[in-house]
Amino acid sequence: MDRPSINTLSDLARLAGVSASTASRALAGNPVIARATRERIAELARDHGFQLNHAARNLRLRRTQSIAVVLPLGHETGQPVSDPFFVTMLGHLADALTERGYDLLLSRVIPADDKWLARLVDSGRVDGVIVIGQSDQVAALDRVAARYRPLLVWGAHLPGHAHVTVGSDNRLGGRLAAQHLLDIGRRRLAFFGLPSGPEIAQRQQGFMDACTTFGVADTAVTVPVHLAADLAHANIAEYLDRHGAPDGIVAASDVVAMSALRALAERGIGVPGDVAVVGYDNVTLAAHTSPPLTTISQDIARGAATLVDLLLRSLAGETIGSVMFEPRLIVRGTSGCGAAPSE
Amino acid sequence: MDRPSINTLSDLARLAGVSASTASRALAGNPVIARATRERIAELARDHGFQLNHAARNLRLRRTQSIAVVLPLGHETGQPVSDPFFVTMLGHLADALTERGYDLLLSRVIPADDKWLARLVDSGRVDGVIVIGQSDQVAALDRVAARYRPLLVWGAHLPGHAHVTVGSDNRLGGRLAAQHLLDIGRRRLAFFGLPSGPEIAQRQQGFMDACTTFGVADTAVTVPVHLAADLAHANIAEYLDRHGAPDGIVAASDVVAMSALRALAERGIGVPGDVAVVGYDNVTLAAHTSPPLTTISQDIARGAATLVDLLLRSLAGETIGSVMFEPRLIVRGTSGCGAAPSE
DNA sequence: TCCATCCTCGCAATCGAATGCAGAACCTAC
DNA sequence: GTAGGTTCTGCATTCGATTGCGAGGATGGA
Repeated sequence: MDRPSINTLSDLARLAGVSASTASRALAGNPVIARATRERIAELARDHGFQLNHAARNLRLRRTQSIAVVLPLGHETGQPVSDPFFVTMLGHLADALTERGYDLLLSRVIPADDKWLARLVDSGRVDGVIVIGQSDQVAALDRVAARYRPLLVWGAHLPGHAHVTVGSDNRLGGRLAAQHLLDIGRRRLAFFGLPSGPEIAQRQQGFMDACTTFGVADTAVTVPVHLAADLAHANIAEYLDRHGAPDGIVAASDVVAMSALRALAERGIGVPGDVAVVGYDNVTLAAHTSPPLTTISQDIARGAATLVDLLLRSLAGETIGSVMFEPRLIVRGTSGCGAAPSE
Repeated sequence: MDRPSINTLSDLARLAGVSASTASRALAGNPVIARATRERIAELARDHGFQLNHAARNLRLRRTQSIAVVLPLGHETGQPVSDPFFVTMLGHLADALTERGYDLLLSRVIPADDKWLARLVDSGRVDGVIVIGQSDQVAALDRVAARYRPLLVWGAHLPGHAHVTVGSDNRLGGRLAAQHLLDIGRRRLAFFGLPSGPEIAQRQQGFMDACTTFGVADTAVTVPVHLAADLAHANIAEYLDRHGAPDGIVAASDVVAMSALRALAERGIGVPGDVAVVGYDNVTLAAHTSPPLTTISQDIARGAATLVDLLLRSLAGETIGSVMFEPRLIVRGTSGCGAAPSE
């Protein structure tokens, strides 16, 4: 029965005994077409599994109906960053975009040259772009944002910069983390992370803020630690061997925190007894380290929803502004409250 | 100087003083156009940042030049699976596809209904589909594979099934893991994982194979453990409390293994002293647990490259077959060789 | 000077869907 | 019976790039 394969709108129209234009309008639900005709055509389409050709439709409507999501899965010295944070964010973005009828074009970028974003934007393959993480590309982002509105960035809000961001208050997050360690009696704090991007830089700022307020800024140190697990571990191991352990560690991310946990364990340093550790992101795995990781939580689901919402509103012509969420401290085993430094 | 904005091929052609067809052929490198003309037009295009309209081009060429990658980021009881394995795979796929000039359309699927794949395939939005993980959708995969060739699946090879797969020999992997535990003197082994999909089922098979060969099948147990970290931890905790600990654990994935490590630590059970643990996947983080996780490694980079290669060859008309890699045992701390069960 | 030949290039149709405008069909009212 | 309205459809064009076929120009040889 399915003999004549229906691939184009005209096929469908012929089958229904109407013209292509009528079929088009019928499928679009245009009320100018008699209801009966509309329903008949819709049914035919369903029966024959007919779907409009997206390329043709988008060409005519001068749009692509897809959004690029750029992940800085950069080759940090050749190693792909595989932070679980990204999958989670990606999953939520995919959901939100699909729900709104958009396709998600995934793009991995190695920000070696600085025109990557302009190229993507000008390619015309997408209606808008979401960048996850600023990395060290703030300049490139600003340059493009100045002339291209449908661009949204997950990351730190930077006053005076052109690109619109959604993210949590990283400085507050850093402060919360340090404050917590101070609250449980730690005094010699260290921040582990490489402030190559503004997010980490702000977390580090917040960390220092708290230390200063508390009057322990002179004993607080910031240690440059890469964000990829293996490099992080090496950096941390070297630091511990050279300078000994602090009694409280704020890590730039949960992955860094986990590397720290391992480096500490290898050296027989007790957590949280000798050193308390606070991570950042509240990745799913964070609750499942031993001891479970105290961390700063960002609401990723809400972040993804907001990114998509703002982007589509921008696409609709609205003028949009940055949004910042409040991070939340989640206390778990690595900063067990009762525990005091063994020293 | 950039006054006349060049958006279409005809704009460019007008600027160059040739016709659109010549411009098209020039950009395509068609040798029928004089080399000088070709170069002049290419330069103009570069100077004005001109890029072809993909929708129009793809419409004309009857293709989409994009590949869908489907992730079973299923709502396992509402929780997004955030296994780091996925990001890594995704990253490599993105690289490989981009390199071949294809876009990567990311699609998250909650396989509640069973027509999801057919819908995607028939939508005409993509030239081919890569599915990562079979989950419990083998039937749906087979049904579509029977009529749609450019479909590739990362997962277990199932003799007699229609869909083409790329993956590692899960049965061998499971056997390697169990064998290793037996080699270091463990006898009461447990497999932690839920064989809802064929991959896990085969790993479990291999596990049992080894136990049988070694004559310890009667003391070996298989414990149904979910794959999401939090559920896994709950399942494992319950099992340990009910039945006590085995002296060797083969986990269905590294995430499960990490949950096991935590559950064991919480109960004061020593690793590898009391229990040796082997994971699966060799996720980046696996090397950074404490103790570092012994695991079965799958070469994800090679897997991704193979998936893309086979898919494009299938697209080119070649008949392709499944490919299976050999997994490799990576011995780390959780099965420290010297350690014997305390018992 | 004229014609054959080789290069280059342009005309026009095509891919599939959307839409402004005009025309067909049908009905009511005078 | 015809004018005036409604309501529904179809024609033809458009989006931007590709390509078969044929035309135009330059060049060389006679």
